[in-house]
Amino acid sequence: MENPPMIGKNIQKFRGARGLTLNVLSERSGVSKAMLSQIESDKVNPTVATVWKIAKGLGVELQDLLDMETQPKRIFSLNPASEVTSKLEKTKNGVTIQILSPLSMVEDLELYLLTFEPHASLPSEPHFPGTQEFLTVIKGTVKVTAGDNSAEIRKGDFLMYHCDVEHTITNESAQPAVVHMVVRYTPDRK
Amino acid sequence: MENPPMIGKNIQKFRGARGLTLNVLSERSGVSKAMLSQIESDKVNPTVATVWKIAKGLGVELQDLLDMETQPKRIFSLNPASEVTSKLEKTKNGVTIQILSPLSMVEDLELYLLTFEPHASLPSEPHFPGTQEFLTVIKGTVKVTAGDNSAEIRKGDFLMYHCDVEHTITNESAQPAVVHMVVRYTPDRK
DNA sequence: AAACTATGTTCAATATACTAAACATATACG
DNA sequence: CGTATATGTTTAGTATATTGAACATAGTTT
Repeated sequence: MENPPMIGKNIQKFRGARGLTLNVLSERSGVSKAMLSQIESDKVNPTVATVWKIAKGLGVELQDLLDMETQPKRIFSLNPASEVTSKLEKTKNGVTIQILSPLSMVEDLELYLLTFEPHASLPSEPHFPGTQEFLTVIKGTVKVTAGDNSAEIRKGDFLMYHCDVEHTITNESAQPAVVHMVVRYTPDRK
Repeated sequence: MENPPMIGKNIQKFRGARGLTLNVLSERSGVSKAMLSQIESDKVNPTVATVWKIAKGLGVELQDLLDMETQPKRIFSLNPASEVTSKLEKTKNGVTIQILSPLSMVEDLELYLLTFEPHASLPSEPHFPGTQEFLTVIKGTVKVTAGDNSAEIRKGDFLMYHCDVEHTITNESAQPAVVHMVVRYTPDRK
């Protein structure tokens, strides 16, 4: 960031996405309608406490309002050119799946970056027996269910599980979530 | 966060770590000494723009000052209890290495969370031939050198490289960095 | 000890964030 | 059409964030 963040557009975006009016957001956040209007048009330099109240009223984290436009995620390799990395990116039902690992490693070891919109879910069929998944939560909170077991993990947490059963990753919260996933296929096919 | 962030302690921590006086930070940030004093003792609710100036003066990101105490990173497993996950954590030369993967997977597939203090570096000897490392930058910017090649990657970026040569990950910036690392040993020992 | 320097705190003045109420504009409704 | 409702903007007043200067305190120097 070269300049102080202009958060007006961010707030407007979240408020619009939720279909909230200034009056409603004012009630929910405890910030006056007039102030909201001025902040959204960047006419004032709001206080941290005020922006925090607005974030709570919108159901997002303070960070989400302060972030400038998110930088594009880049994929690099120091390996010989033969091993090309992929830039595939699919979005389905509010879940964006970005494949980090090269195509040559498919069904061996795969790395993904998963971005969940609020209340988005990613269900998966059982994989080959012995397959495992390793999750590291980068942002937000998600709930993971694999067979009969489930766990709720949040930013910074790590979770591993066998995924040769039906398994689902769900973002039950009203805030976006980002998860790093490693899939390891049939590790012990000795 | 249940309450608006109290950022006084955070600023004091960074300022102390850099050995800066209020006067010096005032000059660097363009925020008056009086204001800095009051913010550090949480007597006022500073403006976002003001906190941003202070962050720039300290050479950190706005986020670093707003973060409350970072939650402890937890490690979970949905697998049978036989597969125990580790909680090992080593700090050396400003780099904290947290092993995420269980000990049973050592020298097969290993997952780490690396936290770099400003200007900290993690050099490594060559691993077995064919070994590869996969990095995803979670926070900040790091420079990776493997043999003759090198690249600078930032938050959100992904990088893979063969690490059967000497390789180093360095945080050259004045801000902390966090990197997710996957090490895959000898993938093609067919 | 007195005088000087360096650091952080408080004070009085000013700029501005923030609020409640009035205003503008549009759409629905009789 | 006129009235009512719903939305966002502007206005005037108040609370407070911010500042330069004075103050307090401790450590050094002579």
